[in-house]
Amino acid sequence: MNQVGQAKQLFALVDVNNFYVSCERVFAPKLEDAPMVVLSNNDGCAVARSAEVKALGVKMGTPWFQMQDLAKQHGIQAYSSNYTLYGDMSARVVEVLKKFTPNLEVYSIDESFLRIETVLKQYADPTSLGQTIKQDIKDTTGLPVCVGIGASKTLAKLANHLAKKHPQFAGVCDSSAIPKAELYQWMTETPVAEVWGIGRQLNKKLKAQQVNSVFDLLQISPQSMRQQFGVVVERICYELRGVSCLELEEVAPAKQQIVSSRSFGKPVSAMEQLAESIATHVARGAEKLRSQKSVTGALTIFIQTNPHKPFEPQHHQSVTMPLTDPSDNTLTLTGAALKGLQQIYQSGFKYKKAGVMFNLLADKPTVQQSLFDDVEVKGKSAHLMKAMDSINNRFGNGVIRTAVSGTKETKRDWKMRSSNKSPNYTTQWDELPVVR
DNA sequence: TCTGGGGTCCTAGGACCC
DNA sequence: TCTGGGGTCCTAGGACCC
Repeated sequence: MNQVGQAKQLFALVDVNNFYVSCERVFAPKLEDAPMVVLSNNDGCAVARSAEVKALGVKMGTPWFQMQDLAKQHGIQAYSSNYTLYGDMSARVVEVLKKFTPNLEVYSIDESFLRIETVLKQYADPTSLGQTIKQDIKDTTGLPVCVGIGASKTLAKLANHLAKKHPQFAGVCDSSAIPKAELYQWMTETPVAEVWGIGRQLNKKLKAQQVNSVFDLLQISPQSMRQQFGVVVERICYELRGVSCLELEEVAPAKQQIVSSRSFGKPVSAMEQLAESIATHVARGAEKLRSQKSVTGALTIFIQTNPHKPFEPQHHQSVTMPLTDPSDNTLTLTGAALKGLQQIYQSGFKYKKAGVMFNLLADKPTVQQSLFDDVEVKGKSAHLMKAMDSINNRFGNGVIRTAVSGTKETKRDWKMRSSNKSPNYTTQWDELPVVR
């Protein structure tokens, strides 16, 4: 029940339908209604499917080579992905949404959460606001969206799913306006795996306990879910009950890591080729570092064999090297990365993937030294010192002398310290909704 | 050296998301 | 033959300190 005089939080989730496919269609209208997919790097697998292809039962991530027969049979067209285009279209959608409310969280390239209770007075009801947003985006960008509305982010997500799946909602579903009995009916018909945050593993474990539908999960006490699965699932339970636990993140938090990695078209065994690939990823990563003005504290490189070939010898290995502000020195980074590669590389394996990861620092180091400078270690970060020791051991005396200076902590460290690790939700909301 | 509880730091790994 | 890339959060457990 809404409390009198106090507007309850209301979230809307605006999500573009089949985003990459819809972007391609905006610029090639003849593709409208054509069965089509957009493919990942190397044209490996389908990362977006049109409604027609989904109807054929093709799952997200299906390898293109596995759907050749189906493609011929139904005339499925495949497009290589064009992320520059998608990024541009995404920005246009966000611009439209900002006209409606400044309280907006850009959640992903094709999804945004909005807080709408503050702007409702100009509309007959939340649903008509949703319809207005939907039409505006269509008129401005050509993209089709669905809007889900609810008292929590999780309910807005669920409503969005209903809006996408069931035509009678006409693309906009307000879960807070559906009569209880009817909402429970929808929840009974919707598998629990559709709930935001319930992935494959949790789905399996819940099924084992006869929790099959969203409604089943709604009926379980959040406390018992916390005991079994931790705070994440507990939050989900509360959210389903309309108790908002996840706030809008209007300011995107600073990144904690930067990754650059790619699968190889063909497996790679030679050290020289891996080195070339690693060098490329270092350059890409360094470019990202500079463009977002981040400072890295450590560099991890990794190489992996093909996990889809379990009968071939497997080798997954990574090595992490602490660094001191080498953000603008790609040569230094590359040198360190290649030395690391020498340590983890083993001949005789068919490598399928290689990449580089940078851990970012929350603060600029107080002293900036190059990787090879011989300076006294006076930082307090034990893990960096430990990693440095192991590097020195492996590379022999004085080959790499890493400087660790000033006070440094990763963004993650800082977040852990400053956030409430284990929030306590009071039990006042534990009462079950009245059923039937 | 033994006893020991509580707190913090760190890492690895699992699970999830789009 | 051919199977994406880039992220986040949480937990358990060991090391270490007082």
